[in-house]
Amino acid sequence: GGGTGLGGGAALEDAAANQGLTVRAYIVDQFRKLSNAYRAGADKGTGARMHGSGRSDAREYHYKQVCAALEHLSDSPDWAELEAIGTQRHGVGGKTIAKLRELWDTGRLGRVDEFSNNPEQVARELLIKVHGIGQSRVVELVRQGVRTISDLRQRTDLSPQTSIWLKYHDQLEQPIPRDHIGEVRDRIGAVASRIDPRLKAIACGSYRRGKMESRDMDVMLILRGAGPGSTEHLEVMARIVPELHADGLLTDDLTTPGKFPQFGKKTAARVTTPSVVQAENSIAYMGICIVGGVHRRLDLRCYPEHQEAPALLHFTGSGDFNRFMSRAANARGFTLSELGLQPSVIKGPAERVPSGPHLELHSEAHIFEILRLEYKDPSERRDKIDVIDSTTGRPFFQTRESRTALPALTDTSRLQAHHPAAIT
DNA sequence: AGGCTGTACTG
DNA sequence: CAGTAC
DNA sequence: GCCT
Repeated sequence: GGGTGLGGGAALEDAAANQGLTVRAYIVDQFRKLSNAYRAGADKGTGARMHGSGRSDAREYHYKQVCAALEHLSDSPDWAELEAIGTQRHGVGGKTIAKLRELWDTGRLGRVDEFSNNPEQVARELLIKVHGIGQSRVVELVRQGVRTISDLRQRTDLSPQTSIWLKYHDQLEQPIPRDHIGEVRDRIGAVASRIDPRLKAIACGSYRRGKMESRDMDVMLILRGAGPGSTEHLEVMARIVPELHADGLLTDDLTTPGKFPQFGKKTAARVTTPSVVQAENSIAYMGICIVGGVHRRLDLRCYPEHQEAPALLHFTGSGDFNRFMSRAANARGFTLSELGLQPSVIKGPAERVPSGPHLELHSEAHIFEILRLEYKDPSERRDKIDVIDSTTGRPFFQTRESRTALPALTDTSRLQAHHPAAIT
């Protein structure tokens, strides 16, 4: 053991027990705190020139990977098991093992304590949860002395989105029961089919991943029969949002204020600007709806049928799963997005350019198959470690370079010979 | 030494 | 274009 | 912070 006199991980067990957590859950919680702290600009806000400052986004990313690795530990890991993730898990290195050792010996992480004892850091972590306040604004607001949500409400320079969100702050923080989301999907589906019977509504996000509670609602509309080149689905949003307001489901819009003249006042000034032309073609809507007397965040999108598979995959998430599936796609010579899957090559610094047409994608499973990744049911799409190389049966991202190069996969012409129905 | 997903909307 | 969100 |  370390210098505390409590050997054999006893300090760690005590710390976990004090919070009613398993040792694993406690460790994950500590590292999640680090991830959240760096998301909120832990090494930017103080003005102190900490080692590695300016990399907080990368560290947030790093600690998310660490959390994913830790989630796969047993409930009460011994030291050997903790140490082993350093060699077994891609993205876990020496500094992380040192922190695990610190936890093992003392039950605490000095870094976490440091952050939680810093009022400005605590404020940043609180305020960054507000819609429209990100890594940049949160640093500036806290620098100006904002510490609480009440402080924030006093500001007169908030964006319209932030003001709207603050109206419902308490309600929006509450988890959404699963059946409320199904209900909203059905209501949207009913309105949608009045507008165009070819429309179908699908609830995605954590709902589709099987969660009993969600933070927001993700509903996707698919325009059946619409294919490449069709722009019909773009008009759907412009028509359905006013209907959903009339229906009483929507109460506020967070996006597209200029897109629906009947709900915005800036029409004359904006109608001629390029940004509004773009907004009129928008496929994404973000707003607030009311279900069972409680206001909730709603995201609504509309896609033509030929993009159903990649859109479904993308909006089902999780976000972390998407990230690493996209990285796997990149490693195999593709770019993956909600719009499709297409061969692409790296050209120049940080630039990836398409090297072939979008492929026709029949289903989510088809996307996994093309990428030679093991199909994962929505409920299993959690993190990096759920992205499995189906040629080895092991996680795609491994520490030791045991991943086999697959010439047939990066050879675009042969791939398309197997999947001749590429979309041009 | 550079990169860490890719895309859409706002101001 | 930077900032934000998903 | 870690990987290539």
